[in-house]
Amino acid sequence: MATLKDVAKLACVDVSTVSRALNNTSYVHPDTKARIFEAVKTLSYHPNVLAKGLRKGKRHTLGVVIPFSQLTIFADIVQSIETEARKLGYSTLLCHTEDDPEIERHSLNRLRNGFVDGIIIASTGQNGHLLRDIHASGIAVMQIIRKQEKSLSSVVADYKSCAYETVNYLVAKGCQNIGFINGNMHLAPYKGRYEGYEKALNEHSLPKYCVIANGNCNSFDYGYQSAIDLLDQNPRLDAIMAAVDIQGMAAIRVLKEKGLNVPKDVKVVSLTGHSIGGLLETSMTSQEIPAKDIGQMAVNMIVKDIDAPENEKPSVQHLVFNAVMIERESS
Amino acid sequence: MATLKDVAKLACVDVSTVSRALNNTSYVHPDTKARIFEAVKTLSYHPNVLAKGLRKGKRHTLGVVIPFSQLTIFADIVQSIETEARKLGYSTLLCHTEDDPEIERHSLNRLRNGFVDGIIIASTGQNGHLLRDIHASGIAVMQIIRKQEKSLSSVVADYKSCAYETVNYLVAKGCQNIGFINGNMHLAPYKGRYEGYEKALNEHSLPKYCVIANGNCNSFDYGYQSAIDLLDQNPRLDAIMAAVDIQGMAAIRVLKEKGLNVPKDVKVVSLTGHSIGGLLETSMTSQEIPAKDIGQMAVNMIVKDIDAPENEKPSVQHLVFNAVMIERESS
DNA sequence: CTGAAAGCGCTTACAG
DNA sequence: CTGAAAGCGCTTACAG
Repeated sequence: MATLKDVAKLACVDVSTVSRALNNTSYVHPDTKARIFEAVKTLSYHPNVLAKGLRKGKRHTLGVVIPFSQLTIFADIVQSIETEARKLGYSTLLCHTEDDPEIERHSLNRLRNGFVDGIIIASTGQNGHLLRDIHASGIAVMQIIRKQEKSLSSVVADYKSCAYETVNYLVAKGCQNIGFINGNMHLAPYKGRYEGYEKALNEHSLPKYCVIANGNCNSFDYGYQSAIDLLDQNPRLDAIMAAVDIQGMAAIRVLKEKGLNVPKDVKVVSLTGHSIGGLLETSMTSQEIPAKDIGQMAVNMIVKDIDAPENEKPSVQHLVFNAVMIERESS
Repeated sequence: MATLKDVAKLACVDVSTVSRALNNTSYVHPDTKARIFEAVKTLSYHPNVLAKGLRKGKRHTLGVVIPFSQLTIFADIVQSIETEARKLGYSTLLCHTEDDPEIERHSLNRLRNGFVDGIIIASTGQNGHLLRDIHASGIAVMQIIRKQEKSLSSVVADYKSCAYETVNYLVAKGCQNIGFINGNMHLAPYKGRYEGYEKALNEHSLPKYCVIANGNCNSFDYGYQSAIDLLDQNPRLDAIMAAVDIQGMAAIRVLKEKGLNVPKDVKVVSLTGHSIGGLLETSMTSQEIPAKDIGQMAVNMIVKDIDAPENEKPSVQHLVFNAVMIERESS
């Protein structure tokens, strides 16, 4: 690999001049400039981003820490983050934690060591101290989907309203026995959804049928088992709300196997709609979370933070998007 | 952020000693070692990976370049790559190209400039020259899923056999009019599948019903339209083979809308099975591609390449996995 | 308009 | 067992 020095030698100038010419950082005589570009071409020189980063203290790289992506809304968000980051000249370093605090800790420690300018994270909520530490050490941090730390900026959806409105919607459709497959309440989104669900049920004086995960709820198997549990609690259930799409898919599957018709016998609604809901054999009604917007905003906000001079960093901000109910066949 | 120098000062030793102690690169007196670790702790020192990389010429980072991931086998592979890479002490830099050669070129150019030690890619096939260039400049390259360049190592599945066997399987089930939704033949996997499909049809003297994409075939919409096209070509189609899962999902959807029963009237089989096939309302028979193994092997092979000294780099190798037919409800 | 020099934070022969 | 020095490939005041 050719270096600045090689180019300088070939163009018969100092490395500093080459640097200036390439970065357009001060006037360079057209003739020398031409010679330099000539040399760059013949040597097929590519600047070493490492050295650049070391010198300037900027990596132009964002760490993205999420639990998983396949078949979840995170896949949509990651894609959006990456597209937006590329537009702004940033690369993304992706880390899946599988919602394991140990893996998360490990990933964060790798990222902090000069790898990235900022970290976008949907955290387990178990490494708050570390995360605040990292932020304090000068790395920008942005929470997405899960607002686990008040002192760090976030971009999320309004999960409580989501669940609340969904109950109202189902009640308006005549449902009286509404089951709810939810996740671990240590995570803000599940807690929010639960509150919305409970509030609406109380207002309508309806009974509660709820399953709450201990561990990872983002799996077909968990959704499948939960749907069975709910039907055991009350065989006359007339609606199932699923915290996330994959649980909804599992619920539809269970209902089919039990010979129950969706939506006639039981309606199914997902509270975390993303790209898959509309593609199913029985397409699924869902509260669509604006994954693309969340990704875009997170990137824009964090880059703004990164680019701001030390003494005028933007203050902590929490952005909340509304979900949008998309009615499909399952309700 | 504390640096080596800070630690050295606090521990009253030279930076070189600190470096040696931390990296265990030569004997350091236990007492000084203790002092050093003490200092590291009180300063909460974290080595700057950038400087390390610059000095050692190693980034411990792999670039992963894929077209897209959501709802494709690439999501499974990416997860596998990342897990395996983490085990070996590598991070992964993810780039989605959306199968756009321009974006791919742009991503590759970013990656080459000192960002990564190696690149794992499912390429568009349009940047072969650049890719070989990058490889020649000393960055390891590994192709996955799509073997577009003979001169670069690859890990793929046997697409031809996949399609060939699927036709035989369907014929054995009594199918005579087998439609095939395929992708752009510039991409090796689609070409391979087509050859297998054609070969089997010829052997059975069966008619061909095939749709071939110009652009991106990895979408529900393309699958949907293709299924309709196939049924237009022959309303008595008794089987649809889909190159990838999402097309199969679309086909099932179309058949349902036309009032045709899967699998009684029309059987559906996907040639690129991944995590989703078993989770559907009508679970889908598919040729499961060993995504996990592909990811693991790709990482292991490329890291072996990276770690090998300059004069004994492993030679180009092409690894082919067999797919495994998983029979489910759709056939 | 362009050189020479210092330095980003580290590692590693070279001495002793 | 540990320092002092050079250098990885860049950028950026500082001169002139």
